[in-house]
Amino acid sequence: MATANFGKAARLADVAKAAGVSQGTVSNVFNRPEIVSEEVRERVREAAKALGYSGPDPKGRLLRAGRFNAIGVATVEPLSFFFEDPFARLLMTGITEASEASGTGVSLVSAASEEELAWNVRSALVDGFILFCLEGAQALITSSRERQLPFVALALGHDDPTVSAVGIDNVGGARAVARHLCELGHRRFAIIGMRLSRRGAGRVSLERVKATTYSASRDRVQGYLEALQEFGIATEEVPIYETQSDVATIHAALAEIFEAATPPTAILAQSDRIALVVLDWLQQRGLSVPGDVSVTGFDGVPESATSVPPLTTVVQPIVEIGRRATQAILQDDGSIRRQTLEVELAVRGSTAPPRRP
Amino acid sequence: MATANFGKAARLADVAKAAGVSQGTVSNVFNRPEIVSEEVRERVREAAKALGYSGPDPKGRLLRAGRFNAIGVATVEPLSFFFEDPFARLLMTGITEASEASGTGVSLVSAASEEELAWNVRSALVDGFILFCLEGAQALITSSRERQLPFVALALGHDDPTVSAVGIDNVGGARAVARHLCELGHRRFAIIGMRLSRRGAGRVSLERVKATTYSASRDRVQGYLEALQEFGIATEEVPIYETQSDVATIHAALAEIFEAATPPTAILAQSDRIALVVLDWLQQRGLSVPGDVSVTGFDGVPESATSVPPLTTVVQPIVEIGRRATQAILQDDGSIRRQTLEVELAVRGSTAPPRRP
DNA sequence: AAGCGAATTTGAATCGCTTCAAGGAATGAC
DNA sequence: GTCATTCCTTGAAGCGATTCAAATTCGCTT
Repeated sequence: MATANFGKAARLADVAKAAGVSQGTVSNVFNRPEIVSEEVRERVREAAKALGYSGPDPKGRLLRAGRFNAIGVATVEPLSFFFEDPFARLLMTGITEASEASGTGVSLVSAASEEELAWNVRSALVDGFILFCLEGAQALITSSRERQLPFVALALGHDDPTVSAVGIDNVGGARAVARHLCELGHRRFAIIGMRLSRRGAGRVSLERVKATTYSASRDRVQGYLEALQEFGIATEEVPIYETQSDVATIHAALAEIFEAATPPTAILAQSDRIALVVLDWLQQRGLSVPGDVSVTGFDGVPESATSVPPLTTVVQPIVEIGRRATQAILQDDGSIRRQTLEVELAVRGSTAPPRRP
Repeated sequence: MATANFGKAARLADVAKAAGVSQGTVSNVFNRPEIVSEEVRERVREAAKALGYSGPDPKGRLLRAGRFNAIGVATVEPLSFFFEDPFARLLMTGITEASEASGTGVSLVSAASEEELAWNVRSALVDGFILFCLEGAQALITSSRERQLPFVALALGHDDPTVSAVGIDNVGGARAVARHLCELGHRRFAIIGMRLSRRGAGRVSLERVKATTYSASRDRVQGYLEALQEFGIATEEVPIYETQSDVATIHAALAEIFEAATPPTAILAQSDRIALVVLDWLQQRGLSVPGDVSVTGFDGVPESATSVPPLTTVVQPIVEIGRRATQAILQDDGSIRRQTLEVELAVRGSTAPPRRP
């Protein structure tokens, strides 16, 4: 017997046999019922019901039809990152919005180890990837490229010109916010940045910054310094601190910064997350913001608008980035496209002219 | 020619032919390289590279191997809900934590219309579903059942005994928080609840509450009233308001409540989300919390601990619920399991004894 | 030189469905 | 009554891999 199938769940072929029609007809009953005559349609439906068959198994369809109708969002962070980090959440909002609109599913892909990552990317049931690159960008890109599916990098820290990406004008945004502070009259600054390396923290040289592959960080520093230079500030004396974006390393940086004889009157934080920690620290120390010190952020997460005081920051169109990235995958034509979206300076309560000395 | 394959991407069979080995061997090279002799392994790898073959296509594997290694999280809300709602986010943290630990992917499944829902559930590439049931529970359950895969409902509003579920002791939690208020000396209450129906809002009768299928809401009311009864309070006079959990309907309810000649001294809100809105409204009206009015929530989302004042509430082990739900899918044995987790009363700043009359 | 177990490799059978060219039946026009 | 049309249905060819019993090879022992 070529095809007996006792015990197991019914298959398309079983239904066809039971209803006395061909497999193709059964397939049509489920996928394009309108082209099947009513009589046959009913007969097939009844046979299906009798056999407990509830529709074609996606496994089979997949192999034949070829598309998963899903896009993967990949990162090297733990998956919970997508639900905790404000930036990632907004991004996912954009991604899900766009994918939902086109009837595409969303699959979260992650991995602790590089090996696992490679495996997960290799076997993800998706038609393309959005790469959420913070650290580990290179590993993600390598794996995705191997999978030979369209993918787009969120240029959050990486700028490989051979890769499609959606990003923002980091240099321009940083320049704008630094200019704003200069125009208010500030002349003494400190920059607190994100991680340039896996484990680093503490004061770093400008050379070190320039050498990092983490482009978002690098570009923001560049933008800051360009603006300061326009105002004749000795940029080589502006201290730059690297942190792990966590409370401990940010506090450490602040402690060093405010030990100085003439501490800065303005802090350029490279992300809102950092800026918010800075805000807290200063206020706990009895320093008023913006009275004693002005603070700026970068990103424009929702929290930046509701902090006390609300944060002057560079607002990224985060949701739009997510949408664009999704569309880039869905409309992929094999070409490499790099999109750079504009950012906007939001001047809020955390900046003011420096106190007269 | 049975198998020529010019132009298209290389397949396992092409690599096998090129390397002069059988398909099975190539498969082994990629999946269990340790059982293939080094020489053959290298030969196959080279052939693969030469053909631009980067590993077995998941589509094929799937059909043969049968498992997707992914679980779906389904809801009728828009997908962005998972990244915006605090409760959902915590839940997803638990779900992703557990699934990541077992090397399983997570796929988000949603749908605006019932029809789409049915289709998406039918064709989702997953081994099981976690049903995030708020509204639309029945449609979700029906679709999932049809798919004949294991699924577990998060008993957020539904209690169908024929369905596996992970839930909490709503009655007990509600009883505890209401008791707490009674012990503080409160005697006049109002209950503000979640939606009992798709569009309803406004004061509802107890009968109406008892008749709703939305069990979480019903059980919480029941718990509240049990406690009040213990303290000899005339429960039939306690006003119960239904809302859509949005600002407008909550404000409307509050307006009515505080129009009364002798307004309540304590508000039992059925969720933290509602309680936080209540907090705002009261304070805007110049009523102090807990001075003039005590307010309690339910759920224990992170925001409840940082509000001003922090909210007295019933804390659900939300992350744990997510973990359990995931494990229930992964370890499914076909049986129906209903788990009820304990909740904990968190007494914080939003409750105090009522002012002396 | 035969015998044996371990280590590799092979071959062929699925997995369950979609697709599409081609066949048939029914309807309508002339 | 014939010939087009239109509308359904059929049949068979893949889609790309995994699996496992059976065959082969190899290195040693006896």
